[in-house]
Amino acid sequence: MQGNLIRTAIVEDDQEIRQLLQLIIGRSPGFTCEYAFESAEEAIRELPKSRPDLILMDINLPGMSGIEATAQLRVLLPNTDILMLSVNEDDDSVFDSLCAGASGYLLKETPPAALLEAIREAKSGGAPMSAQIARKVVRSFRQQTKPDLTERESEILAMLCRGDNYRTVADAIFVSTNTVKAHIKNIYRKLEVHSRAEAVSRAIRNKWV
Amino acid sequence: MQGNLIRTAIVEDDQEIRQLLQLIIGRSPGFTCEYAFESAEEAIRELPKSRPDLILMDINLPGMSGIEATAQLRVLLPNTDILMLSVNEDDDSVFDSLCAGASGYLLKETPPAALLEAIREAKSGGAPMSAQIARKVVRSFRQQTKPDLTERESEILAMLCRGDNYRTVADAIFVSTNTVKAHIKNIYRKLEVHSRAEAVSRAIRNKWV
DNA sequence: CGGACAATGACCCATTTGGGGCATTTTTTA
DNA sequence: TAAAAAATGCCCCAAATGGGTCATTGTCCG
Repeated sequence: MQGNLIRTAIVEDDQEIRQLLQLIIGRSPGFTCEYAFESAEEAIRELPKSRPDLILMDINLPGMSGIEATAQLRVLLPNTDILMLSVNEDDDSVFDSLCAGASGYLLKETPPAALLEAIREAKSGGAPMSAQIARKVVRSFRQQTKPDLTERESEILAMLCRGDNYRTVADAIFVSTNTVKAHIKNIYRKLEVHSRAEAVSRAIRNKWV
Repeated sequence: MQGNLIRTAIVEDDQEIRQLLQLIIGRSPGFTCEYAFESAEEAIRELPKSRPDLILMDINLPGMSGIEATAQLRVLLPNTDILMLSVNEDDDSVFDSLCAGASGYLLKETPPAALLEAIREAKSGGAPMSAQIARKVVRSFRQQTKPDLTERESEILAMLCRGDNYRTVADAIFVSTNTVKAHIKNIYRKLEVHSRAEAVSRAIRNKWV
């Protein structure tokens, strides 16, 4: 970003929308929009040369999806923000896009002023998205209520998630391996699992550790 | 919520701020704020009786923290939204609050109009938070670039994360346990781990599965 | 005071796992 | 088309794991 100028690119297969967006952004002070592509493949081929500040990426592209393209471009252009363009609000794919590395998303019918504002917000470190998606994202953060593990058990479960074995755990908390075994047996009973992998999986997925 | 009335509660140890917030909210049309507590313990004891629509929760409370209180209240009051109150913007604890179940947060010096707007946004399914925090939340969603596992290897790694053992995996993909072993050996080599727990841990934490 | 539970530890034993090597066939890629 | 990689499979073996039972000690709560 030179000065305040935000250099953008568009990846959108619908010619009308693509040109409209390019027009809106391109003639707004403080923005340029020199790059517009109609496919993810083309964008991935060309964008690393131009290295824009921000990419508007259609989610539903023919061929490689916008989500897959986002995942790839994030690696190629680590300093470039990507905002997804979606038609419908509540799409699961919006959520997947964030996982793939998008910084936010906006609806295609977003009015010009809000569009520019979202781009500014993204480049200033924000994450423009609708209230519904924001809540969904936050919700998936919540840790589930964890079973009634004792202090010791929680401690040991955390160590199992680090990959520690009986011996290592025992040495770390100054007890015998037999004790560790006993605790782990109780953990398994409480979590209703029968293997280390299962216990670790449950613990991490539910954000208990 | 009866009609459009939003019944709020406040948990804040600073008397001045508590009363100020209560005043602002209480005399705004469409809001009530009958409950105000100066400690998490008190709130947890009293709030299940009154069941407000939304709780404003100070993050830094003496005794039980606002984060811990949030975790507990989420269980007691599943239909109540919780918004955190923080002094500083970028606090890590804000992030932890979202993990504990908060729906968003706002700064204590938020002007009255924005405060009410944030409460409305929360109750209408949103997640009011600053751009910086939103981005941080989104960023922690990103899956890391995963090592070059083959299709088969990815498939088996996912099964390990479900707790499957050699035998189960082998039966599921119609190969011998020896083959499964061979694949798992390759997975371990590529992930640079030496146990199932470690592999599962890395895979889930990095959102490869 | 007695029961419940947590933490500690031991023993036994079958099964699983991890690591090493080696070989064949198929698929992919240069 | 030749080389590389992937997928399949087998052998061996030491170490780790999971599950069972039992015992002791201390703490906490009714």
